[in-house]
Amino acid sequence: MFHALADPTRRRIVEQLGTGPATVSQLAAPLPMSLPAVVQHLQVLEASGLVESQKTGRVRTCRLVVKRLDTVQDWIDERRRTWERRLDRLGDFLATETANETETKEK
Amino acid sequence: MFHALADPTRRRIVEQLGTGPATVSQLAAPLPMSLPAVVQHLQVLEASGLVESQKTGRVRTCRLVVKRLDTVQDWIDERRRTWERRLDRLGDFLATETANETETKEK
DNA sequence: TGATTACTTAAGTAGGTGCTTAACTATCCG
DNA sequence: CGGATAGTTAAGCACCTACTTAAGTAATCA
Repeated sequence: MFHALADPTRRRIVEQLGTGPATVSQLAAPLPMSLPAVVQHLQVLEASGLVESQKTGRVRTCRLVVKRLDTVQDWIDERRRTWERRLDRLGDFLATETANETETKEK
Repeated sequence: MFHALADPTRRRIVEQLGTGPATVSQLAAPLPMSLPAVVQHLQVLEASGLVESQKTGRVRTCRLVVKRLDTVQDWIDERRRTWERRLDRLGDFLATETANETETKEK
């Protein structure tokens, strides 16, 4: 997933597909490269599950699988949660330290 | 950013740093590769802005820059928003179509 | 001071990535 | 049918990536 989105061209394709399904040629038109190159990018995107496609006649129509964006989102969220937990523990620790210091002083 | 997170080893390092700052050796310890290899991954992560580090004496301490995760999150969110807008437009279109059909029938 | 620790730098290498062009297949249209 | 259209397949190539080992440097410590 991250690998698939690591390439600017592939992100552009995903951005395009965000506005609705498109054929291979439609996706390739604005891109400054040959059609086979675009097809290769689409293969990477399909392998990652971010894009699905089906061929009707001689036309292949591609669409974005928005659900798959959850995979990235979930990983990010998990990092954030871990970070928050750490800050909480740190807060507790500092609070306890301060309490102990006060206690010590009072003695 | 996406490129930095595209590598499993680098994601593991980020996961580790999520639980708090760590030295280069601490990060390298659980990883099945040489120390220079880990340092190279850290350089990629620092270049992306996801990790910051400072050297005190001979020890380099690395920490996660959680704020930088926003960059990825924002991109994902933007894709979702575009998608939602598309579905709304599609809904409106279908509603209008149905209304027009009814109108036509009534005539 | 001399050994140990904690990295750093450099050079080399196998395999991967993002393209290209050329040739091909399969459909659709007049 | 025959030609245009839409995409596929294959081979090749420059560059990049993720490692490696070997040889540094710069603290810290017995």
